[in-house]
Amino acid sequence: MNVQDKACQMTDPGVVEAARLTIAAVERDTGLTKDTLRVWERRYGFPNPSRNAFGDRLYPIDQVDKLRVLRRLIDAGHRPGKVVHLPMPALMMLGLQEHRAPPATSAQPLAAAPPAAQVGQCLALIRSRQPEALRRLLVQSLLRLGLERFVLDIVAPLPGLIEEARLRGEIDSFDERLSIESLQTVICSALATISSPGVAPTVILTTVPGEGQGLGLLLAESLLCLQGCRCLSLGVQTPLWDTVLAARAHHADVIVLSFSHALNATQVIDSLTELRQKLPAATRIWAGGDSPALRRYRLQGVELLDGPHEIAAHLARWRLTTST
Amino acid sequence: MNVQDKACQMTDPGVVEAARLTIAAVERDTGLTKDTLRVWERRYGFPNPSRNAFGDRLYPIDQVDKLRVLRRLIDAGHRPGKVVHLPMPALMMLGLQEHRAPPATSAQPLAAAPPAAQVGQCLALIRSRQPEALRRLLVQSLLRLGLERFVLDIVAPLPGLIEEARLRGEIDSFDERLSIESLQTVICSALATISSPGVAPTVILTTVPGEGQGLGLLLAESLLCLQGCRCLSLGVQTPLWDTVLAARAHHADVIVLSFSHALNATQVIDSLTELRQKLPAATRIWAGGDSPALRRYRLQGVELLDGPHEIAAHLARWRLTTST
DNA sequence: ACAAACGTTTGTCCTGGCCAAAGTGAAAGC
DNA sequence: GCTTTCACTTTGGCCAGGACAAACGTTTGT
Repeated sequence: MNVQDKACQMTDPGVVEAARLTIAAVERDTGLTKDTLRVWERRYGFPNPSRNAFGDRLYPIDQVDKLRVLRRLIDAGHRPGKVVHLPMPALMMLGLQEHRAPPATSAQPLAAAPPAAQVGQCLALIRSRQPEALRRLLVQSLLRLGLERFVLDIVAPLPGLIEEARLRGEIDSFDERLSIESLQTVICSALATISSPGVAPTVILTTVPGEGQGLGLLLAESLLCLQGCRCLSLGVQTPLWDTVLAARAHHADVIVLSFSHALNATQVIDSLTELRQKLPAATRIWAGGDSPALRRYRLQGVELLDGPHEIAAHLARWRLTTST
Repeated sequence: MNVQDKACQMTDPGVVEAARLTIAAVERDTGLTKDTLRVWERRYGFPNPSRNAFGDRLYPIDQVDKLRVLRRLIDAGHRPGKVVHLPMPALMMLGLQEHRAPPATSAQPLAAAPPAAQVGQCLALIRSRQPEALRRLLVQSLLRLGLERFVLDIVAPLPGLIEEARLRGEIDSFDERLSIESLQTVICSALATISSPGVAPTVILTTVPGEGQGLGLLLAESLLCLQGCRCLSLGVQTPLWDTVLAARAHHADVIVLSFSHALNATQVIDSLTELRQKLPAATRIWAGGDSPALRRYRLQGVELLDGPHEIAAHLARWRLTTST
């Protein structure tokens, strides 16, 4: 890589220039490692980057977009060799199918409650790009419903719906970020007002390195706090070793981890396995989130929280079985 | 890498086993790329990992610890060749020196206000591991001082002091995480109560990919909101392209970016350069945070926020020079 | 004292190969 | 018919060693 790469992007600012990204940039943007990018090129002939004067790869934007879609499909269980050569429309269709049909692990006959009217309103406000109005509506819903119902009925379903809307091209990814951020702020403020001391169990909440999505944690934290748990949040992307030491130092009974589908299956399994090994057997691990890997491979010693509504029941069970 | 690596860690759980990390784990834990790790080994003979049965590197824990320290020093401006061979104690000394003597860019004669008494109390509570008491003290300080003074006098100096305490070994890194998280929650809740509509300028707050520390953002957001700005936070690690599109779609006047020293110099400079190119010239970029790279290289078209106390003045200047 | 030219250091990218682990499908056993 | 077993294929992480731009330092010339 050299200066010329950067210089070429300066031509015609504003015009949609034929921007090309270096392999490092593609790794950042897609989450596929440099090694994987090179090996796909060798094996499948895709991606098919041009080269600059020094032989460094330069990826066209549209190929990077396709790579992003491919990555999502592969994380959802598809295999590279089967999907790399499909054209974009076919890939998009596959992606939407996944979303529509959650892999039927648990029949959800009673969970199919009619979505609250506010959820639809929220989506409309996101679509019409009114962040302030969205914030107001959320705060208002929180006050009307109370924290528990707010979290379960409004916040929990929203991220999935927002993402689906993005996949359909109805909203942009920055608007998705903006609205998720609003959700976090509102929950966070509610959380700060619960000033109960917190009793057993002591729960540590965090995500593993690579998992940057923290909304699930806040969600879990609010539900657990409402049940009187002592919650300690380490934030996202905690090095595994820190989580282990924190659990020991603060006498944690449970570690709650959240996994979005930003993380690939290997990372999910590896980090859970490693944590389970390093933590004392008495420390429970509860893993939640919408990562497909969590459902596909069940690890012993790791309990699955299949949706936020299961948290209360899980906690009750813990309190029953643990005689303090 | 194979199963044997994992299996060997299972022996003697609880005992401090001679744990060794794979190259991928070291990359995660230190932030040094695999390429860098291999090239250092080739050139300097350090690190000096053993190999498993398949020829894969296995790094001893103490070498990984040293690598972490080395990385910090290099980010602060030291050069690898000069420091790789120094023993740990010498490295630690260098590290503390950096902290003590900020590189004298701006003489700060009047900024040397006596630190608030609460700051010392906070540190004491962190040291004695009382997260609940810390939270209470923070909330109380917020109510007593008001948001602006709370942010400037309590929150702003704390991260540096906490980190220094960690470097001295007085607190653990998970307690650092825990306390930073508390700070964020408290500011966030205060922020949610400012429900003013927000007028010009429209400010987008975010961090670049790789920068996971979001406290600086909240700090800036609260100060800007207090001055009546329209703040839109995208959260941390926003892809650069999303930031650009968000700025365009929401008609942002200013982009505020925060850089901790978790990010290395190259990443700071590259992402700022790229952003500057892709954003229209009328959009201002304000960069803040304690990354040494920000002070070392000044980029044109990027304004430096040298500490949170400068934010108000900066904003006032913008409002003067921009005739709406 | 300052600038230009030259040598050194440093990290990223390249190629091409190896191999464990996960997935796949057909044959064999119940 | 249904599961289990086993060989085969796919996939991605890791390795070695080489090349080279950019950053950094040092020396030389004015």
